[in-house]
Amino acid sequence: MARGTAERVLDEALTAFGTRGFAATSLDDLAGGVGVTKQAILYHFGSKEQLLEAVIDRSVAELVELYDGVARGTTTGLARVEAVVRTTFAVAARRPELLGLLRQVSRLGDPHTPRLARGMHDLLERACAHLVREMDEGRLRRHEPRLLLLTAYSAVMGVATEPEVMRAMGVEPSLKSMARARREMIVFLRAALTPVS
Amino acid sequence: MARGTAERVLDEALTAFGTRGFAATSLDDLAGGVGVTKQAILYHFGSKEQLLEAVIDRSVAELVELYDGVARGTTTGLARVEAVVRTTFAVAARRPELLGLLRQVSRLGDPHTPRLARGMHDLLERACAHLVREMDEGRLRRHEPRLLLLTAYSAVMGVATEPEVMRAMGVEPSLKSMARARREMIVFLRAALTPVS
DNA sequence: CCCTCTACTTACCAGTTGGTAAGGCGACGT
DNA sequence: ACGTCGCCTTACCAACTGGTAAGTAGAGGG
Repeated sequence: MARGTAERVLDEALTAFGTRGFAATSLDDLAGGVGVTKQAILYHFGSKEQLLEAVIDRSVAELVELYDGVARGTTTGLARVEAVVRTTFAVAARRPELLGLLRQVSRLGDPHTPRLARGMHDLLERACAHLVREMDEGRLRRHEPRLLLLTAYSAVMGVATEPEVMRAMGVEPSLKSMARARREMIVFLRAALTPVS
Repeated sequence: MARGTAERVLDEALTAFGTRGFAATSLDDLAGGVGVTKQAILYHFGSKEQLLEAVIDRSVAELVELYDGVARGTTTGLARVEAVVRTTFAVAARRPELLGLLRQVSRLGDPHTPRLARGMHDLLERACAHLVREMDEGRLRRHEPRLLLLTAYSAVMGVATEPEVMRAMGVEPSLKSMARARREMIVFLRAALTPVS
């Protein structure tokens, strides 16, 4: 019991909810994966819904910390945009379930999506403020910051987390092609964001 | 029985699978919505999986026909890109479940995603060939066509089909804000695709 | 030695799941 | 009038769902 049952349940649930989805995952599945009984999960988390909330909270905290670190560590303008994109691709490669959970939860609706949104709100506001500042100072081409963020988020998330769609396009997902997709994404964003001089 | 039970089941299943998801939808739900019993569905489609396949096939056929029409009806270069984006936003507004199904099925894996991919393959190849032609003739800035398609697909799909994410960003989804998102998306794509002269 | 608390397990439950078997019923051909 | 065919229903079923109740093994304190 090195890592504690509760922690291991959270890990297993994050993976399952983020890839197969919440409805498609049963408590018995999770329990089997961890090596305990379903009732051990219910002991720690009360219900399946509360387990999901715990998974969301932990994942949001991790993502917020990660991207705050990126924002602290990098410079301005396009360099920061690039750093965020690189980080997102890195997360997609190393912990795809984290981004998958965002996808899944954003489709679940009432109690859960707002919870996620609340958790991400401050981070997104900071990102928006940063974009506006950079545009004001002429280091980024002017776009509506929220819709720009949404567009870039969608594009990066899609490319980074939908290998099936890549395969459908005739691109076999691999480390090499992901790296290429990341490069192409940065070229694309640079083309759209470089200020017209 | 104006439209036939089977057709109405397909409609109901498309809506449910495309919004709530395949696993989260039971045959009893569908049957209740249509006003028949679950066994009537199984009579027509054999099993839940076969029903999903029928829904996928019909939706793919509809999308292929739609986008082929757009490709036939419009000109070249950016105008065609814009027409495709406009069409996608129109579909997202009028029949969100169609795009939702794509999303959902692309996460289901083995038998279903490849089936969707096969159905879309020819359309995507034609789109790729068109992009390459336009780039060769200098009407679009050069990008890797498949990754460009994937990027644009992800961006448009994300903005068009994830109102929850919009709400999380502080943009209340409405007809007006959707139109604005569409405009901003076209500006964004134009910025990235206008050839450097 | 016993009490208590944590962290589980075994036993169970009612409701729901996808799926089968058999039968009814109206239309249609003969 | 009679078969039969397409379309659907009633009646089931075993497996699984999330969740409850009760009991238990072990650690730590008094």
